[in-house]
Amino acid sequence: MKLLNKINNISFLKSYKKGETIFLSGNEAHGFYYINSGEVRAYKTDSGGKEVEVGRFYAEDYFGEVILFTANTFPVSTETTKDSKIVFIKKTDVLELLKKDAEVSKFFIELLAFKCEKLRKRIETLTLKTVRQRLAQYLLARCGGHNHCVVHLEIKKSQLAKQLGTISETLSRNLKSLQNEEIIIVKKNVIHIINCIKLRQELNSTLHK
Amino acid sequence: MKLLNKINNISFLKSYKKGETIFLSGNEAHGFYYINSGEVRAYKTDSGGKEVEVGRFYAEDYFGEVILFTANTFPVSTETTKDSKIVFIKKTDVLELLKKDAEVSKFFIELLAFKCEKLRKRIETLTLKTVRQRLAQYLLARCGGHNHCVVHLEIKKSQLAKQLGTISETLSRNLKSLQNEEIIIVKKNVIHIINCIKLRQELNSTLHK
DNA sequence: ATTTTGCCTTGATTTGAGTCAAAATATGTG
DNA sequence: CACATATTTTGACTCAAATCAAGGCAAAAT
Repeated sequence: MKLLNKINNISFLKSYKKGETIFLSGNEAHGFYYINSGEVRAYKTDSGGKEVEVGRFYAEDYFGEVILFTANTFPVSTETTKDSKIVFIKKTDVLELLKKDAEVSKFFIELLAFKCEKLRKRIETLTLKTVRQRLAQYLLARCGGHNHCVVHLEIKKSQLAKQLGTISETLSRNLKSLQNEEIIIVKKNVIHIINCIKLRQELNSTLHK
Repeated sequence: MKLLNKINNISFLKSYKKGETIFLSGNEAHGFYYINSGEVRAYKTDSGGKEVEVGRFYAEDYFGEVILFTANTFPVSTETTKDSKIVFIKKTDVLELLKKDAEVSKFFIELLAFKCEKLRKRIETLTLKTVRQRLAQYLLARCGGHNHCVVHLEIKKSQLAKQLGTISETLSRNLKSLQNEEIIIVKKNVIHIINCIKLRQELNSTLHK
């Protein structure tokens, strides 16, 4: 979703290096963010030190907007996974604008509804699929469904593992078994999908929880 | 969240028996719902027949409101898990009201933000915890954290299993092991928590994914 | 050219949890 | 009450995936 023009006037652009923390869970929330370019991951760390990836955001995505209307502190932590240019939008300014302008209200309603959908889909992904299926889903989403297509992994495999809610060892094994079954061919960071039909069948297989 | 008065005029009350389907995934969405009394579960069925519980709603909850602003069909299915009185609110009427009334906009923004938070929490629950931990979380949320407290299960254990994202056998075994470790005592549908501290430690244990 | 570092893969092992089947218990109905 | 039906528990088994521990490999640094 493009950055709303009316918000443009009350926003500040900042550049981040890859791996920089934008905010931590529990930090006071003075505003929210919009990604011009780059990539951001949202995660939460438990007291045992383990972390869950809650979501991932790309160019033209907003994040942190929920805090405008609910809590005053961020419920998750975020960090860049690439060099990024990110817009900060101050909370008080937006709330001011909201009161006056119906168009801004409409914008936020759509934004929040869209986010709900995104979260709901993530719940489905996380609960309905094995790692193998989540991987299949990830690959299919990126090859458009054509046979003999090529997927370039733009991120490290360990990062991909986190996105899929698993660890790198398990991802590695799953990539290998798909290769052994002649469904894909893995060459470093490039994955050739040579049997798209079979890969799609994986998604519908009942052989899982 | 209470039913907004302004919406009251454009809504219709209907009674449902326990176990009735309200709508199915893919059904055209002409409106959304508010629960006066009872309980509703939202779930999705995959092509293999397996289902995931996406959420559960209680008195004073809204559900299906996301479709006002995104898709025209419901992304999930819903059914009552108790006898329920549910209000239906027609989509076109609300959209009409939204244009005219800033207060209604504000209401929906808060509603959607609240739903985002709910969904995010569910993602955390589903990914960060083992069944044992999810069960511990469920029990702790209901005992308020006091020692020697009692939790009355208002629902069937098989229903609880679904809420926790597992099956009744696994729930049964987990209840038993917590009992063997003298953390809880299970008497039919009543669970006595006799070691609240230990139960809380379960949530922070690193001995899991 | 060699060492270091980061990332990925492989192997062995363990474990949590789902499946299937059967038994036990609870609930409801005439 | 006795029968029938639902629900829960238990046991044996299987499996996906996490953990632990080595190795391998390639790019960067020395």
